[in-house]
Amino acid sequence: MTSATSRPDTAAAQAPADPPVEARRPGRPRDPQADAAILQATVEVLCEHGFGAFTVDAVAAHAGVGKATIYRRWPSREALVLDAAATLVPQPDVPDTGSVRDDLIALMSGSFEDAASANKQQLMAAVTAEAVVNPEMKRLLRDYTQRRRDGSAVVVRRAIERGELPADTDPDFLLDLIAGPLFYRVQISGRPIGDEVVADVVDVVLRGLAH
Amino acid sequence: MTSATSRPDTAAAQAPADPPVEARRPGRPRDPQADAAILQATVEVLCEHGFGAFTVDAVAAHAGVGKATIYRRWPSREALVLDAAATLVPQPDVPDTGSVRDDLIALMSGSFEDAASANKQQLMAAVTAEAVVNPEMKRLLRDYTQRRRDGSAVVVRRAIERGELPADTDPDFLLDLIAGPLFYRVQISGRPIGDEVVADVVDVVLRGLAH
Amino acid sequence: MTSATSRPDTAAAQAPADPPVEARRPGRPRDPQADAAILQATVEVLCEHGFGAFTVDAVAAHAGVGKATIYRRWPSREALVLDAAATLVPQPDVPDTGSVRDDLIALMSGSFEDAASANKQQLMAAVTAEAVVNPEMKRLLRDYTQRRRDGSAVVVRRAIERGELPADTDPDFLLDLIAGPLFYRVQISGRPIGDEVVADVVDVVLRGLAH
Amino acid sequence: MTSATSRPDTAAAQAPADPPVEARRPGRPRDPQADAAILQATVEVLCEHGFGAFTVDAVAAHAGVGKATIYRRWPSREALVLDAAATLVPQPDVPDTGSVRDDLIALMSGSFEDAASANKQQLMAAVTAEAVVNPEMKRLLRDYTQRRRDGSAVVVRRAIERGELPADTDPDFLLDLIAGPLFYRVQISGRPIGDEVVADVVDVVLRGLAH
DNA sequence: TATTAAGCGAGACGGTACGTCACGTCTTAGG
DNA sequence: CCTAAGACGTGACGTACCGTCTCGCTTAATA
Repeated sequence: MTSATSRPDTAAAQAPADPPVEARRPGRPRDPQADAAILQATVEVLCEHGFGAFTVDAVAAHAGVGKATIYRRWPSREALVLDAAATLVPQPDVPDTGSVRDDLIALMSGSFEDAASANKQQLMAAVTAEAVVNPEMKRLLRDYTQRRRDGSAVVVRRAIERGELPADTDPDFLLDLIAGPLFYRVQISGRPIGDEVVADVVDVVLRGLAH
Repeated sequence: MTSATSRPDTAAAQAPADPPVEARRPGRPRDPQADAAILQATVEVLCEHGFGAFTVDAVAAHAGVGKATIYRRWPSREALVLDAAATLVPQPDVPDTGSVRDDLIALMSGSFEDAASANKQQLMAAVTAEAVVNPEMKRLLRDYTQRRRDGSAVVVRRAIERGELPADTDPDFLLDLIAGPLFYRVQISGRPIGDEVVADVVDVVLRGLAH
Repeated sequence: MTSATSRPDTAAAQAPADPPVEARRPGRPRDPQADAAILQATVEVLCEHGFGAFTVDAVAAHAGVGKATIYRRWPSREALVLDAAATLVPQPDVPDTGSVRDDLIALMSGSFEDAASANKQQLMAAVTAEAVVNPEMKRLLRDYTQRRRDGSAVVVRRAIERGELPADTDPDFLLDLIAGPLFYRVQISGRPIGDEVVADVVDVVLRGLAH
Repeated sequence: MTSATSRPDTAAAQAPADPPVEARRPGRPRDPQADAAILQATVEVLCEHGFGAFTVDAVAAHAGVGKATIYRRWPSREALVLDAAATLVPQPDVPDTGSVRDDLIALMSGSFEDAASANKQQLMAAVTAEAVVNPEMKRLLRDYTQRRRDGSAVVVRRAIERGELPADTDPDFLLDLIAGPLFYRVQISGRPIGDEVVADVVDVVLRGLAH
């Protein structure tokens, strides 16, 4: 996810900007180091002391920053968690390897292959849980996963054109079938995810969908 | 999950009595109606006002019960949520329909078919999130899903004996492949789960696994 | 004060008692040892752990008694404290030594001479404080001090008859003048009270009142 | 009593600064209006609803203040009561009327003349009771009464110089003899204190002490 | 160079929920 | 009917965080 989605204050609500140069607002500009310090402190607090100890005060203390400096940048704890998560789980690029199998493996790798690390699990679970409850978080989470859905659509279309998949293959259903088991392993089974696991899942699903 | 796992005070793991009669403790016994009232109130509060408004005070008020009566039975909010979740998501029986397809569909139905209802989503997400952070919750959650894993093992063994699945089929991996997509739909995709979805997933996976 | 004032249940509200023999009520009689055990436990708890730790539960545990057994005998914590105080500070007898000076010294001795002991101070202060707030306690406290007032009236009357005091001497004012300084030493000054102090106060007051 | 004794956080006993300017601490300063509002609310709650209904929550609600704002200033309910008491019972000035009789009457007036009002009684009794139990409160109460003792010493010294009192008069004993009866009337007798009562007590004691 | 406007760390603010404790009452099985 | 034990509803306790609001200061761009 881009920061803009959860940090609307940064670039938004600025002067009409006649000149395309960034309309510098008067007054002292925001300390650009604070953003990074806060995000890093968020990740550290979450990973070191768990989500139960995740406190805006704790993040502020950890980052050596005032609470107001956090709330000036993020509207809520949730938005902060989400942006911290985005720091850890990068957006995938849409792959084009020539084979649907390798495309799907590439699409999944960044999101799950080392997602078993405790901190990513924490963030993913926290974001997921909050999303169920909080419509805004739900929206942000859907925005974040949209890229993967778009990737899936492209990959499937190309696979259909190459004759690797039936013409009526639903790319969203395909994504459920592949991302689902990986997500489930992380959240419920608690078993590790390596490259071979991703490949195994993709193989079973592709074989099951052919026909 | 059994209540005993998260309500350790109830029977207190004692066995001094030579006769098998349960050694009645002195004093006024706990009101058995309170247990039910508290669990029901927990579900109601979670469903009606969302997880953000889930408050022990609110549960107590809803149940017409003192807070101490809740804390006498459950050591924390989390344990309470867990037991309430166990109320909503019943343990599956191990099915034996004669075909692996119908067995798996039966195994999944109780857990997911109407899990899309907001309240179950809330509970599942909350429990999952807490489990990532809280080792005790993790253990309880694994205890809870153990039954389904046991069921999967039995179903797979019978399927192998009938020749419906390859002899080297891993029942845990099978469970990842089937429960994963359903769980993912509930938590991430947010799309509904009906009988046909469960059947579709099972069909794809079985076809993919059969050589 | 007699127990009857604060323990109205004991003898009161019993059958019309046609035969003068004590009308034995049906059922198990009250354990007479419990009364003493409770009062003693009250004193112990108050003295050992201070008034802040004075708790009905603590008294019950200390006395090896159920809480209900306490509440069956005393209507409230306050009544219990009061009766425990009465245990420590005995009612004075009306003295008749032949001289007003010795009469007054005798009247005060039991109440104050060793009242400086921490436990009596605790009880006196607690009772006094509660009395200001609680009308019932106020009444009980006045009942308790009534005996001393009665004694003062008798002593003063005899002193007037003997010509030791002016005919218009107000016995209540006399009591204020003598008991006041002693009480004040206990509660505020914190200085010890010995026999000579009582005598000094009595001497000053009697000399001051004679004309 | 000075506020500093029971509100140790306020100035925090620091003196690192070479210049005598008070070293302003960083952060938002405490709202000075809150102090007054809390003290006033304390007095109101005590007077309107009695000591039994004296609750930190009630004070907070009455003052329109959060509970934390109270606990930031006073470490306990008791300290709060003490400071509120200091609000009501002003420290006496040391009088110098030229006669020991008028000096003593003046010294007592502020403390007792209208102390019979229910609210002052409540506060005095509560403070006294707590002092017996709580050494810190005891110390604070003695600090508070120190001024009166100092006044007594000065008044007695001047009276001795003027020949109004014997040279060996003990000013503390004199204070016991005069303040004691007044205190006793307030706390035990429950009879009113007017100017004439103070004068009567002073007259008897002075006459009794003058040989 | 002086003014202005916003950001900065710090921390107080009114709230709300936490989990604990004690109240005085009620409910067991047994004496 | 009393007993010890202990659960009950109630409500205050003192703590912790929430998100907001001052403080005095710092940092640029404007005047």
